[in-house]
This record gives sequence, C-alpha cells and structure tokens, in this order.
Amino acid sequence: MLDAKASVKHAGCGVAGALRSIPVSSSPGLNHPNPCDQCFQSRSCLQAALLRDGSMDRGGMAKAAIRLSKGQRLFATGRSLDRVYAIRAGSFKSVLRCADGRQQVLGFHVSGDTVGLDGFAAQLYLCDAVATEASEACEIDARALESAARDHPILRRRIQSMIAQSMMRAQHNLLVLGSMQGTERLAYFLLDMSERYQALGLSSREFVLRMTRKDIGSYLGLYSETVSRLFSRLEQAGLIRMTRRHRIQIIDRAGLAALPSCPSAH
Amino acid sequence: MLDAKASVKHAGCGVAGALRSIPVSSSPGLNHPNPCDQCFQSRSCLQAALLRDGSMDRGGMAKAAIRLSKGQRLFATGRSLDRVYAIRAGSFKSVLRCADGRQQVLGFHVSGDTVGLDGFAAQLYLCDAVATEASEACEIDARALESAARDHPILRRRIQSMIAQSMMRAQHNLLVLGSMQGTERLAYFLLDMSERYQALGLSSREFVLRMTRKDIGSYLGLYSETVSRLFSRLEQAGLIRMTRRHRIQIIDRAGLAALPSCPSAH
DNA sequence: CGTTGATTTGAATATCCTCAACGTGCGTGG
DNA sequence: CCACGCACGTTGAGGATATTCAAATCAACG
Repeated sequence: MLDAKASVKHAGCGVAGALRSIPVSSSPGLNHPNPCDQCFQSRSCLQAALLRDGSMDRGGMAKAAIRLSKGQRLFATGRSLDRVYAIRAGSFKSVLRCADGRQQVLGFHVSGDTVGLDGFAAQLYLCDAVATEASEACEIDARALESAARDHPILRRRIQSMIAQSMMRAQHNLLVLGSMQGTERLAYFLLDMSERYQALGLSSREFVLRMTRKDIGSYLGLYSETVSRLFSRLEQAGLIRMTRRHRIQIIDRAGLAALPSCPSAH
Repeated sequence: MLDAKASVKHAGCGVAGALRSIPVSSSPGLNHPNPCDQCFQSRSCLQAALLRDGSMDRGGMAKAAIRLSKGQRLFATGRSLDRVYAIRAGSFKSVLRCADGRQQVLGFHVSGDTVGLDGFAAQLYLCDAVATEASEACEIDARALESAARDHPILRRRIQSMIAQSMMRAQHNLLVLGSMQGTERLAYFLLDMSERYQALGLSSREFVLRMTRKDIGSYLGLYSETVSRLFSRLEQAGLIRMTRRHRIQIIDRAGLAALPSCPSAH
C-alpha cells in the first residue's frame, strides 16, 4: 500500500508524486476545475461538500468566485482563518512576512489547488496568498467545511490529506534549501512544476512560469540574478529551452533529475 | 488578543515566543514533566487525557515510558502513526530521510515536547525521531488521544495548537534557510534553544547543546566545519562563550539578535 | 592510558552575492 | 498604432561566504 521510502523523495524522484502518495487521496487535489456529478454523489470534493451544505448552489459556482488582479492578496498573515480558497484560474504564491520586512515565498499554487489549509489547525492564516497573475478563486467557508467534514468521513480524510500535503511539502522544502545547491534546487523546482501541470492535464514538457525570477529566487533561497544565471546554464547544457522568458520547455527530464548532486549533503 | 505582526518573527525576535503566541495555548507544550492535579482536573494535557482514558494510571507514568540510548529511533519515516510521544527526559532530533541517503534535520526536541504530531493529519510519521542522548519518552496511543480529543474541546484545541506549532516552525525555518546567512542562522538557533530551555524553567543564559555540530549544520543548511567556525567567530566577538565544546553561555543576547543582517534578503 | 570519534583550524576552491550596466517586453497614453 | 516609460530580466566583474580536503587537537570511554 505504502512505500515508506517512496514517501520522501527529492528532485527528480517526483515531489508532487511523493506528496500524492499518502493514503486516502488518489487525485492531486480536492477540487475539480469543474465539479462533476460523480464527486457530487460521492461528496468527496470541496465543491460537493458546499453544494450539499447549501452555501453554494449547483450552477452558481461563479457567483462565489473572487477575481483578483496581479499582486492582490487573498488573505493576510495572522488574520483569523474564516475561509479557505479553491483556485479556479490563475496562480498564487504563499509569502511569509517578517516584522522587519523580510519575506520568504513558501510556495506556488495553481488552478485546482486549495490555499489557506496550512493554517487550519492554528485557525489563523500563516502566510499571505498573493496572485501572481489575474486569477480567480472560490471562497469556502471554514466553518461550513468543518461541519461538513464532521458528517462525511471521506471529506474529512480528504481535508486531512491536503493538510498533510502542505506539511510534507514544507518539510521537503527544508531539505531542498538545507542540502541542495542552486542548480539542483532550480531543477527540483522545474520538475515539481512540471508534475503539477501534468496533474492538471496540461503539458509536463512545456509550460509558462507565471512568477518572477525574484519570487523563484525567494522560494529557492537564491537571488534573482543567480536564478537567471542558472536558467541560462541549464539552457546551455541543453536541458531546457526558454522562449519569451517565461515559457519553459523541458528537453532532458532525466538530465535535470540527475544533476551533479551534492556528494555528502551535510 | 493576537498581534498579527508578532505571530511571525525571526532570529532575535523570539521564535519560541512567536510560536507560542497563537491563540488557545498559554503554556509552551501539552505536557508537564510531572502531571499535576490541576491539569488532571482541566483535562487539558496529554497525560491527563490518558489518565482519564485508563490507558495509563495516575502514578504509573514511568511504566509507560520508553528508555532510548543515543542514536535509537522512536519512530521511522513512512510508518503508520499509531503513537505520539511525550519526551520525559533527554533530547531528540527529527530527521527527514531521502531515498538516496540524503538527510535533513528538521528540528530538535527537548523534555516536555511532543513528537510525532506533525504526521497526525497524514496518519504517517513524516520523519525519523532519533535520540541525541540517553532519553526517555512516554508513549501516547494515537487512537486514544483522538477519541479523548473528541470528548474534550480543551484537549482538542491543545492538540490543534501543537500541530499548528509544528507547521509554523517548519515554515519559519524555511525563512531562516531561505533568507539568512550562516552567522544569522546560528544566532537564531542559539536564541531559539535559549528560549526553549527557559520555557522549561532552566537557564536561558547557559545550557548544553546535546546535538553534534553535524546535526546543527544539517538543521541550518551548513557543513559542520562552517558551524564550528561560526561558533568560534561568535565567541571571538564576545557574544557567547563555550566550555567543553557543548556548554554554551550567552553573553550578549542583544548582540546575537542584532547581527549584521542581510540587507535585502532576496 | 590509549583508542576513537568529534571538533577545530588551515588553505585552496567553488558558489553565490552584490553592484552595475544593459537589454527586453509590456502596458499606457498620446 | 506607435512611442515611451517602466518593471523585469540578463550579463559581467569583483568580493564575500561557504565548501572541500587535510591535518591537528580535544574529549569521552572503555
């Protein structure tokens, strides 16, 4: 059922895959871009739960959706968590903000992801969620979700599974920042994004990175100039190709996965 | 009630304090080294919950305690989570293990801490817990705990609060690894440990680090040689004093907190 | 009291940061 | 529609920081 070794992986071993390998959930996220009859019946996805709950009517998904332009925040660190959000279109970043102005990008989120769940236990948003392009998200009332989860074990386990994913992702990223060097971190990032786009039914070989070099840098613990240089180096090595700066084509997936890795890694 | 800015801090601002500032919990951990009548009455601590539950009798805490020698594991990554552990004596490290042998120390735990809770949502241990010295831990049955939590809102919120703490700690450490340089990371580590010992009623000014330089290095994303050099530099700067290599004395707390910080930090 | 593993220190090197200049693409408004 | 401004991205050079390999020192333990 569960391969202990497979549940913790790293660049090239498939992060998204590993995160998905915890029991319970078979699909990448709780949300379908379009809620389907099947999930409505099984009450296994967030939309279905809310439909049941009456807080959102069947055909009226769009009514509950919020539109955000680039740079707008979905929620802010420290605020009381009253809603979580299902991303319907576009993309977001999670940002941890320090009192002294320092920032750390904790993650990126695309259509189908749910954001805010990492603060579910704390009942507080643990970070800011900022749109990295014009985006659309669907509000989900946290109380309604909690009560729906109480009644429906499947939904409850799904939510648990998603919270667990954010925990595992955070811990895995600690490994990335703590024991990989720049090139490897970037490769890990690209392969991770590739897998996530694939999980969305999009191409895993070619995709557009919606975030800035600076955001990638923050996420990977590097400066934007370094990120830029590493992109160039990967391109020169024939592992990727870039067009118009944000469109990435992965040429040699295996090459990315098997970069000159740190020998001992601390 | 809650200061949003205070809930995310960094080196020198008091990590442990920040982590404690989430609502619900007033004390640093769920466990008292010695369960008291008060907490038995309020059913607000783990021991009390288990006493109530009958899985552990009042005076018999020691009977349920496990003794581990240095290097032994309390649990292993990927295993099904059936127990969490309250540390009664000694200290542990959490280690994330990669399929390729790479390791990352995720955190250190001392007496009074509870380990394993980060995997509660996943129902899997997300990391290894390894004793860094001869230690003693108290088994807590996860099912019993869950059912006790169902009946007692106070206990439930305590557990939620502890899970939230491990999430916040992981995310905060991402900021440390992602946007601080070596000296600052080490200072952050020392101040964090200092606060944690203080929370235990021990001296915050002088304490013994039970882990190796290599473990500290892994935790901070540095090599053990670098850690050693940074210790020496802090000592030469008059900020700390070291005796017998592991006993640390903090001379100038403010100086540690206000190190030449990264100007822009990505 | 000697062995062993951990720690410290040194020197050379690699990596990454920093500052600076320049190029590119995008959106705005003329 | 084009020109302009502006934010973002790329590239270069030099310097700071951390790694790597090597050797010496220290402390704990049998």
